Amino acid sequence: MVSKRQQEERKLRRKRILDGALEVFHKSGIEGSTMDQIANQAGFGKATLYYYFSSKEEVFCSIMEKGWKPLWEDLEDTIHSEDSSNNELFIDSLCKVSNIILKDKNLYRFLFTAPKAITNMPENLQTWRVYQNRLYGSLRGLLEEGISNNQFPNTDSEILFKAIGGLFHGVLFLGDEGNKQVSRNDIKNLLQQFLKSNKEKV
Amino acid sequence: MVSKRQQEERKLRRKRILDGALEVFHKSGIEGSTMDQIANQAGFGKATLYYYFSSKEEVFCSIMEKGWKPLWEDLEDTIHSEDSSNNELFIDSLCKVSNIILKDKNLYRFLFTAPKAITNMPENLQTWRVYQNRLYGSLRGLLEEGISNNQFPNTDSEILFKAIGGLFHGVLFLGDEGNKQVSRNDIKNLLQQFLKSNKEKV
DNA sequence: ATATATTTCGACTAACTAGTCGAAAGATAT
DNA sequence: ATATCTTTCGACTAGTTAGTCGAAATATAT
Repeated sequence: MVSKRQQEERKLRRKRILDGALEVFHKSGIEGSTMDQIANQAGFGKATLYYYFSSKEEVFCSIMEKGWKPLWEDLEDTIHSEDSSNNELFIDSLCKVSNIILKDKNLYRFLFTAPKAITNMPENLQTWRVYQNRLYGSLRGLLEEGISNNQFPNTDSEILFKAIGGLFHGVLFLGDEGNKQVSRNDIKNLLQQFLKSNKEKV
Repeated sequence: MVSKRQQEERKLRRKRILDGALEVFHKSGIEGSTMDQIANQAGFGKATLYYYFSSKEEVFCSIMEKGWKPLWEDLEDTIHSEDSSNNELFIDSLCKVSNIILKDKNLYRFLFTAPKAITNMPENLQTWRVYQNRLYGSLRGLLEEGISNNQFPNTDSEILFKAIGGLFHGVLFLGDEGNKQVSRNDIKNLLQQFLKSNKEKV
């Protein structure tokens, strides 16, 4: 039998481990990090770490899940609301995502750059992909609808989507000084001007 | 004594190994790649690989050097020419870099994303950093001069530089379909519009 | 043809690390 | 106080891989 408090403490220890792992992953790279390092960083012995997580993959996947799931869930309502036009929704969504990201830059920088580095990860452990795909899919969908409604310029949506991704990556992940919020208008201007220039380009 | 031809064949073998390594690095990640894989991919035994390169680090560093050095050297003349204003130079430079990158996307995608993944690399092996720093430094310098001459909007140059980097990363590294050249005007439009929007943003 | 230099590689070692095991320490309940 | 359940970890194993060594194959020169 486990009391409420015990459950909570267990959760806290898991979180402590994941925080440690994120730090170690960041410092030594994913493949370069050892379970000993991670355990140590979290203040446990390695065997204890295996009491809470059954493998290095599970540690990695838990971090991904912990990022992608709430990111999608926070966005779901905004993205499914019917009371704005598509390009308004697109901007609302980007704005919301930006502000969530700014609240935990380290985690999200890892989320957006790490997965490329991972290989031989069993599909059935990659549970976060569901949320990732929903998020990207929805944004991509809004963009494409916008294009076919002539609310956005008629460019290859894949190129546009990736370019916008690159742009936001550049704008959001900067030196740790500025954690200022992003306003809806910031996004709107940035995007409108970018779309205009891209239209002329192709 | 080694004949001219022998020298050239040796160089060719080294190149064959580096090409193989790039492919393996791309497929399995840097840390996840083994020297056996790399040797195999290049069609040699592992011991032969060590006849041409003394360590995995050296293989990695040679790839970096092979990318950054010519990138800088091709750009040096453009960047130091005196016959244009700064923001024209900045655009010329970005244009030239873009077109070089488009000629060997795989190599440069690796160059721009891999180094973050590497750790514990002895400083004295990182010879490419010289060229990388010169390149970034020069571009950054042009941008800052441009800002102080009011040729560019008065924004934090670090933010601007990173955002522009992110933007170009997004625009250049796309699905392998389009290898079209980038014209000077493409860059100019893209940049001017982006700068305008950024000015309004902050 | 033979001596010499270059290139190749199979087989080995030394170091490292993911994951295990069993026992001990600590908490909880009766 | 004692039995039971949860948490911790030192020490071990098995598997992997960077890097070495010495010998064999191949090319070159005379």
